[in-house]
Amino acid sequence: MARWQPDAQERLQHAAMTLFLERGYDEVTVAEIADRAGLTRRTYFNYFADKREVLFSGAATFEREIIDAVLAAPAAVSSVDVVMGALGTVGAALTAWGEPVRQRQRVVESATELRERELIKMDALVTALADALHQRGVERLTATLVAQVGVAVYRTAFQQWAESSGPRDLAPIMDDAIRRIRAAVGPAAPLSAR
Amino acid sequence: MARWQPDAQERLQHAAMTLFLERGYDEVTVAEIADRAGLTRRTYFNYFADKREVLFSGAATFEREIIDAVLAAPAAVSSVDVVMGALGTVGAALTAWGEPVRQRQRVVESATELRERELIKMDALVTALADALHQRGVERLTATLVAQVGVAVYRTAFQQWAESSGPRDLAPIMDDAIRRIRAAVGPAAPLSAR
DNA sequence: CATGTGATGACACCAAGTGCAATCGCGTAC
DNA sequence: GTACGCGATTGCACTTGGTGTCATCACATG
Repeated sequence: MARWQPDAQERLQHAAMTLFLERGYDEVTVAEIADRAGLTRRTYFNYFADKREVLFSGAATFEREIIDAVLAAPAAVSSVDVVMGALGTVGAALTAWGEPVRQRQRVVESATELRERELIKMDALVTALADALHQRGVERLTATLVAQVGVAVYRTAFQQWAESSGPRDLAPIMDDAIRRIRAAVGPAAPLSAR
Repeated sequence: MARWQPDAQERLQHAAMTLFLERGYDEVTVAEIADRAGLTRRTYFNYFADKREVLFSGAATFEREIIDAVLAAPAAVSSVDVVMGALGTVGAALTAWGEPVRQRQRVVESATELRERELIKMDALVTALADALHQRGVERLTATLVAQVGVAVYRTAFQQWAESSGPRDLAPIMDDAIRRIRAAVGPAAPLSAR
């Protein structure tokens, strides 16, 4: 059945995580990752576009699930509720993995390069969310803004979750965040009126 | 007065912008930038940490001015108003430069590497804004969220500005954005209630 | 004129990333 | 069983980004 060793991609991911945790992202070389996975540098780059990408292969699935949830939501639900619902559900599934997810997050936050990559994935998610909302009939501009706010809420909630320990629910943290935004943004006066 | 040619840094920036516009970011090498500025590759890296940074030297000033504006605001003003005021004022000063700013933005958006850098600068701005708000007595978490929303509003407004042409005011675009957020986020129901 | 200083440059080096061609391990058709 | 096909893996050479070290230059100042 299997030629060579199977699951080359997973082996590379696991090797990378282990090494990054052991010695820090900057101190690890792609050659070392490949070595530990029993492969070569060249093969690494057949699976991942660059050194950072080995930690972000899950992002595509993550985004797809969120967008699917948005598109599947009943038409009556408000745009904010749709976005929060999608992010909350998929986020809950993610945080259910527990410690490994927290570890990965710590690694990502330890290197600027990785934070950059994380941010652009989140930005791609914002765009995809905005498109999905637009498909539901929400005005482009409003859709973009709602998507941005939704992802901001998700990010701060996820960060709080990652900083804490033990099993903890994401939804209440997100609810708290959106309550705070509603309270802060509600009574604001327009810039023009100063 | 001057040793060598003066203004090496500005020469490098100008050379970079010219080449990026001519041939695209990816097709330009650091050596070429340095050449056109009458310097060497090594000297380039004395001024800028990497190839992307040549387009982001203004970010530090930008951030400082915004934070100063926040810290200078009267204590009575609400957190959202403070943030929007600071971003609006400094953003207006920026957009007043007109076409060169639009050009730079087009370059940044043309290369993923540059978008990543832009995003992390914006994220640093969010953190700085949150710190400044916290210093004004706003709760940490609320401060972070307000900062995120503020920067989201600024970004979408700036993007609209950059896509249009001719002199145009940023403030009304930002006002419109925040009105949309208020309308969308106001009547939302908590996740727990589903 | 000697000397210090900061900007510039030469050089060597490492790591990331890429294009291309070879090879390997297997299944399948004949 | 042999030839062939195919996809995964690899070797190799090359470009580019980025860095450490040390020399050198052009000026200012005593």
